[in-house]
Formats: sequence, C-alpha cells, structure tokens
Amino acid sequence: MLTERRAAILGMVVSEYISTAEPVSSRAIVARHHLDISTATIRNELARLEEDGYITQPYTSAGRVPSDMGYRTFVEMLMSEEPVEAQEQRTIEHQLHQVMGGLDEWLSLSATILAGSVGNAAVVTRPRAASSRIRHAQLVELNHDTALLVAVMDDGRVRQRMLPLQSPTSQAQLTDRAVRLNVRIEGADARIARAVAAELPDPDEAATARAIADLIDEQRIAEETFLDGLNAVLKQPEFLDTDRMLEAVATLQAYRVRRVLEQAIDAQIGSTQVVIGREHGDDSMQEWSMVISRYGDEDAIGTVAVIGPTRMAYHRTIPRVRYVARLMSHLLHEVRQA
Amino acid sequence: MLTERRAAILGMVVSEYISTAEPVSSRAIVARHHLDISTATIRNELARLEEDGYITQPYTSAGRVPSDMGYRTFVEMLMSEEPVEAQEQRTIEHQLHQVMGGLDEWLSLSATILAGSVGNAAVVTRPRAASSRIRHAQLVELNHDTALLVAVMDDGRVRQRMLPLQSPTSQAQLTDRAVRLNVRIEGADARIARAVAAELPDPDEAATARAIADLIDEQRIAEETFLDGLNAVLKQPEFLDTDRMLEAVATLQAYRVRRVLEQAIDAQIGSTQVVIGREHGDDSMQEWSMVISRYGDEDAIGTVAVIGPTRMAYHRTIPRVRYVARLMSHLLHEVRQA
DNA sequence: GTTAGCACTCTCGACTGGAGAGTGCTAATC
DNA sequence: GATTAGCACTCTCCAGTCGAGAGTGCTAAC
Repeated sequence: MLTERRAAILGMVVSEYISTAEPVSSRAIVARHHLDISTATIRNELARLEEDGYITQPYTSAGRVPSDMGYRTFVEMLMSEEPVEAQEQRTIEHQLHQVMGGLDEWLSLSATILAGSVGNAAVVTRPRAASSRIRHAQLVELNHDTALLVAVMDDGRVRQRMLPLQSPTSQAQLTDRAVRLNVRIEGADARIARAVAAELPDPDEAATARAIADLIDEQRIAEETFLDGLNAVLKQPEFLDTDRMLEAVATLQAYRVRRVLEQAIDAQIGSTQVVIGREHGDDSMQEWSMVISRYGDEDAIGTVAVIGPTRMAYHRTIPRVRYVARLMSHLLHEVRQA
Repeated sequence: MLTERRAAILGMVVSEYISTAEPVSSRAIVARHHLDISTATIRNELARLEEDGYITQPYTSAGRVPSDMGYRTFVEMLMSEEPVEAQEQRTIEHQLHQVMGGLDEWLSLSATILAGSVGNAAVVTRPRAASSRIRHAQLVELNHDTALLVAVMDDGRVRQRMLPLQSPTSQAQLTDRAVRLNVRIEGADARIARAVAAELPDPDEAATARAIADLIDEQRIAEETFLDGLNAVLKQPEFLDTDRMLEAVATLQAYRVRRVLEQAIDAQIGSTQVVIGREHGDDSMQEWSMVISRYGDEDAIGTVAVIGPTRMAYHRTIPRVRYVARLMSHLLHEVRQA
C-alpha cells in the first residue's frame, strides 16, 4: 500500500532523479528536503517502494531510480504542473505570429519552439481531416502535354500534382475547365469526385477529376511530421554513449514514432496523453516517453508531441505540450473558418 | 617533388585509409599491393611525403594518415572514378520515377537515395530561379475577411500566403479578381508586380499584387534544403565518441552547411566541386568534406551535395553526385519546359 | 516505529605493466 | 646512390589491480 509518507518520498525520488539523472540516495532525500527523519527510515520506506515496484536499483547498494510505474504514479498523483508563465506564453505566441507564411511554416516552427521550451525533441503532425474535402482546384499549363493540378483543401492545405494531357490544351482552356470542374466538385470528398469523374465524357477532364479524388485520399492518409530538437535530446545524459546515441537518432527518425502517434489517435482534443517507457507496445521505445496532445476540431485533427527519455520533466512538459496544442487549435481555426 | 613512385604510394595510402580508417603502415602497403620493394623503402618514401605535407602521423611511430593536401592530390591526380553501373542507375531512376508527387518529393527522395548510395549525408536544395517570375495566381476564400493567395511560380513551385481583406469578398469576386490580375502580372518579376500594385486603385487588389511581389522575392531568396543520411554519417568511425557525434549532428543541422553551398554558387552546372577539410573557410567544418554539384539550367539552379568526413570515398562519391545532379537537371527540365 | 552504527557491496577512476604495432636509424648490400 | 635487413625505440591499447567513496541492508538499541 502506498501510504501518504511513502507517496511523498516517491515524489522526492522522482523529481530528484529527473533533475540530477543520478540514482537517488536516502541521504540526498533528507538533505535536499531538510526532513526530520533519519536516512535509515527513508531506507526502510525505499525498500518498500522497491518491493512494490515503484523504484529500482541499478545495482545492489546504489541509489534508487524510478521505474515506469514510478513515473506513472508521479504523473497521475504526485506532481504539480509548472504552468506556462505569461512571459513565456507571450514569447511563444510572438514567435509564432511573426511567420505569416502558411500552415507548414507554423507547424515546423511550433515543433522548434516546443522542443526548445522543454529541452527534448518535439513532433508536430499536419492536421488530417476526418473526411477530407476539396475547396478549389486550379489547372496551370506546364508544357504542351502536361498541366499542373493545384488543389486547395478544406483545411487550407494546398496539394499539387502533374497531370499528363491526352490532347494539347491552352492555359485559357485549362482555366475554363477548372471553372467548370469547380462548380461540380467544390466541397466534394473522394467518393463524390470519383463519381463526377465517371460522368465526364472528355478523357482529360475525367482524369483531372480522378486526380483530384486521389489527392483527397492522400490528404487523408499522409500524415507529414515535423520533428525538431534532436540536438537537445542527444545531450541528455542517458545517451552519453555512442551506441545509445546512434540508436536514439535512429529511433527518432524511424517510423515507430509515428506509430505511437497513430495509436494515440483516439485521444480527446484538449486532453494530454502520456506514454511512459514499456507502456509503448514497441520494445525499441521502452526507454522513451512521449507526451501527446491532439489539436484541431471535429473536422481536422493534428498531433503535438514531445519525445524524450523516460526521465523527463513531466511537470514542465505536459502543460507546455497542452499549451502549444491549444495554440495550434486556434491557428488552425483561423485558417479553416469558412 | 612528387616522383611517380611517390605519387603511387600516396594513392595507396589514401585509398587504404579511406577503406580502413586506420593509419596506414608501410607493411600494409607492401602486403596489400604485393610490392617487390621492402617496407624500409616505403618508409623512406613516406618520410618524404610527410615532409612535403601530403600525409601526417597521428603520433610518433604510428601509421600515416592523409592530410587535406593529400586528399586534394588524390582527387585531382591519383584516383580513378568508379562509374555508376547501369544496374545502379536503373535502380535510382526507378525509385525517382515512382514518385509522381511534385518537386518537393523528388528533392527529398533524391537526397535519401544519394545518401544511401554513398553512405554519407546528402543535401539537395530547391532550385532557385536566377530571376523568379510568377506564372499564375489564384485566390481562394478562407473566411469573410481572409483569402488564400496561391501562386504558381515559373519553376513549378507553388507558394501560398494568407491575405487579410479590407472588404468582404465572395469566391466569385475573388476568382474574377484573380483572372484580371493574371492578365497583368503573368510572367512578371517582383519589380513589375510592384509597379502593377501601385497602379491598382482598389486597396485589396493592390495588396494582392504586393503580396505576389513578396512571394516572388522570397522565392528567390529562400533556399530550402533537404537533408538525409544523418544515420549513415554518424556510423563513420570518426564519430565514435559522443562529443564528436553531438558536434556532427549540430554541424549538419546548422546553417554553416548552407553557407558552403552558397559559396559554391559560382560553380558551372555539370561540373562537380570538392571542398576538403580546411579548405572550408569555416573552422568548424575542418573535419568535413563536401562534394557539390549544381543542377538546373540558366533559369533556375539548385544544388546536390554529399557531406562526410574528409576520409570520404571520393572516387565513388564524385561520380554519384554528378549523376544525381544530371538526373535532377532532366527532371527539372521536364517540369519547367513551357 | 525510528534510529545509530557498522559491515558489506559495488562502481569508478587512477595506476601499472606488458604486448604489439610501427617507425627511424644504421650499416651492409646491390 | 638506391635499397634493404636488423634492431632499438616510441607510443598506444588493453587488461588487471587497487583503493576510495558512495550507498545500502541489517542488527540492535531506543
């Protein structure tokens, strides 16, 4: 049973370990918190905590290190979140508002900002429409037998694709064709676009509509991710070893990270999910934690996440991920609002 | 003076060191090449080569390691390029042609392919127009007081920007405005677009033209880079040390790499430039080499480069960089051809 | 239940002492 | 004069050792 005192001691072990990265000794606990009980008492409690699986010893007679379960308990019950100060909020918003480029710049920048703010790697995915629709299509002549199809999607994203043409077509004709197509497919999802394609007699026009349908589909599937903060993570003491560092680089760039984001897809917007170490299904992620938050609205959903070693400053990271996610929701709303 | 025999020995030292990453001993040279001269003779020659600055010793009585000048001589005079076999060419082209996405996908993929092919990091920059021009603009309604400006550039790149509107405008009006604008600014560079803006009485139309001018300018300046192969580089034995590895990650992600690419801007298209170690102006690049090639034509120029430790398989890297650059030129030509 | 005291365990850094690789030099040889 | 065998010398690298130090678990007393 986790008595009140034991819980308090666990909290001290976790936060001490988070800040020092060194196994925590009974003496360190007493000294740091000026406790009125002796180190021996602490040791007794530590022994119980270890028995119950909250902490472990790297080797006999070393200090204690939190287990995944220890971190979990810390996150759920013990920590108090460190709020994002008004000053920091202003700095972040300022940085983000300076870029009037487009969605991509925002996403990339927000990953950079978040990574910097928490000292670990950050991933931001492009928002993905629950059901993607096209807003507007345009055709631009590239050469006599190729056009560029530019499609603006529901969520403000712009996609393009080259389109081989059966018969030579001028820019005027292409514009005309786009205008006619737009009337029929504006607001269409992939299924409707394909239905429209089937009805069109002209092979080039039908191909255009099919290409649009493909783009809508891809839009729904492709989840592009923006990663930053590799340097910050690699400086963490857990990677002070070339093998671990290489592994870390590989892990962060691998597909696995996206898998985790996928799995968190059922999370509520606004809520923040924490996945700690072995809680990942994936073995290769067992030394990593992720703090994940969804942003967007019922129509399009993206993900903001921070990745780092399980020894992560959860009390700082969680509110910051949540804050950036909320910010991204607002930004996205501004763009999507029709 | 670099006698013929001495040059031959230098070549052996360099290629041996490139493949083993170990200081090369006199014995290794004789053994590897079944020479009929003794190790003592080799040692005499090595002493001369060292005196002349082509090689160095990491410490007294260790084997020899090429200096930057040694590599330079190797690249200029001694090596014979290893051609890209037909089989490899086919594989690369196949991979590249499978993506019918757009310029960005090509660039990113070509960096990945090149990195994989040479076992080092590769950078590909987006082609930058010598003088950028707009081909086509389109306006899409986002909400009642914001429109999305989508501009297709001369080189097939699509740029977008949100545009605040003074007065509410319907999509029909926006389309109409775009059509009128296109007549005036198609093919315009930034200067002309600005001149057009000055003549337009409607403030929203003028703002649109100005935004287009800005996009054209940015188009010319922004040199987005696609980097891949971080993992491959970090596996090189020169980074078998956490400090060096961290430094390597930082160097590769830093702005410096782009500086080097900028400096190589005067290179001829088709030619391949090699910058070795201290030949970089930058101190922090003194352990790195880059093989750089330009691609494109007189209208738009991009860069393909490989980055790795000075101990790089130049004879393999140079022809592969050249080959990929040529390939990119062709691809770009297909897109740009009007 | 708490605590002082103490023996015990384990890591870590410093030190040491070859073994091995490779050179430079000298003197003999072609 | 170039080449080569022989050998002393230098330096690295690795394995082993040792002691200091940190921290625990246990016991016995409070």
